[in-house]
Amino acid sequence: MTEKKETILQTALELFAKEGFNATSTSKVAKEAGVSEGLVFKHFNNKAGLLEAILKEGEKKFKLFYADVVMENDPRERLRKIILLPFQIAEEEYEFWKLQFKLKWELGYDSTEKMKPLVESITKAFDELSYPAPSLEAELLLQTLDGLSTAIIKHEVSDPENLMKLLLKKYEL
Amino acid sequence: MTEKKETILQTALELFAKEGFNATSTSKVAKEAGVSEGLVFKHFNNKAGLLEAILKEGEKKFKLFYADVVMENDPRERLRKIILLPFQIAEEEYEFWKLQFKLKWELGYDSTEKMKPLVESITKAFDELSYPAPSLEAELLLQTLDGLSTAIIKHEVSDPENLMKLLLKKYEL
DNA sequence: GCATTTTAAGTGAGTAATCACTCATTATTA
DNA sequence: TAATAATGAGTGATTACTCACTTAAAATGC
Repeated sequence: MTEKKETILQTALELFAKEGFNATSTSKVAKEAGVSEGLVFKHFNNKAGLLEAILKEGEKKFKLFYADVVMENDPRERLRKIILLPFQIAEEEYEFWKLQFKLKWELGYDSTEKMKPLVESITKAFDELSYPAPSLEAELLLQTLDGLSTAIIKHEVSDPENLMKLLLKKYEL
Repeated sequence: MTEKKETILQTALELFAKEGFNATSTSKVAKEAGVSEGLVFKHFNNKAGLLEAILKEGEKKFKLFYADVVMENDPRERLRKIILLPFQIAEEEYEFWKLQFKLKWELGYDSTEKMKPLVESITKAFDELSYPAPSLEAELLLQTLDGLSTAIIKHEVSDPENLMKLLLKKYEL
């Protein structure tokens, strides 16, 4: 990965996040990155390829993000860890996650498949804690965390700390 | 509102929802609506005006949607009603709501202002029910319902009926 | 009630700008 | 020297939008 290639990727990420994929032209990406437009196509074939590279990195980051949760053996601790996740997103990464959400809407991306291991892991945790409807509990919790995550990266949450505490309390964690 | 104007609006709604705002050209809207492209601009000035008209209708629908909740006086019943909302979205309106969510991402739209009356109404309900942290409870519930709504209109929820029941039970409703 | 004028609805060809993408050429590095 | 990185001018297609024009529907005068 050359330096310029990385610059292109980073610039595209920022612009796609700010303006959207279709609203961002390849010429703008090139200009902003201080690079010829041709180079963008040399490295990524076409505009869709550039997007794909960004999405791939997103998936990697996402998996890394929740790997610690899935690996946790103690069910209570596993639930605690996943609830903490949305509140641990670093502020300098808000743009990155915003792009991931944005693109998933723009492209009609279905993420259920990639979420499966996480869903199962949380379901199992609820099961081990003898919740009467583990899979429903898992679904509800994950949707809640999804809503919270989007609100957080949009800076729409006033008091994250106490919101987190409230949620933990609801699951007696 | 002439018949053709309405057709344009409806067609644009469908195309924007399916392909996204920036990915849908005015010529495509016109062609699909069986109308000259010029007419689109006669009625809506520019592409952004067309979008604005759609968003305005969305706001109206949204307010109508939760009007019944805000008007409810009994706090328990008010909570029950708002929890029911996501599960009452008619299937033939999924595309419409999908568009609203999509556009809010695409345009970086901030909806907090429009949600304020709803937030306050729910906060008051929790307060009246003597929850220790009413405003946090309201925020959490609304984010949960937001997450659920998006999942529902994306057809990502397997068992809405029981998910609803579970959520109601959590609030002893 | 009928003719005339004004207003609005609708058309479709045209515009400059921008789009994603190509390619022949040059600079850099292994 | 061979291969890859990088350039930048150029391509046809498409974009949002305009405009001179026609058609249809009200509004007005007699």
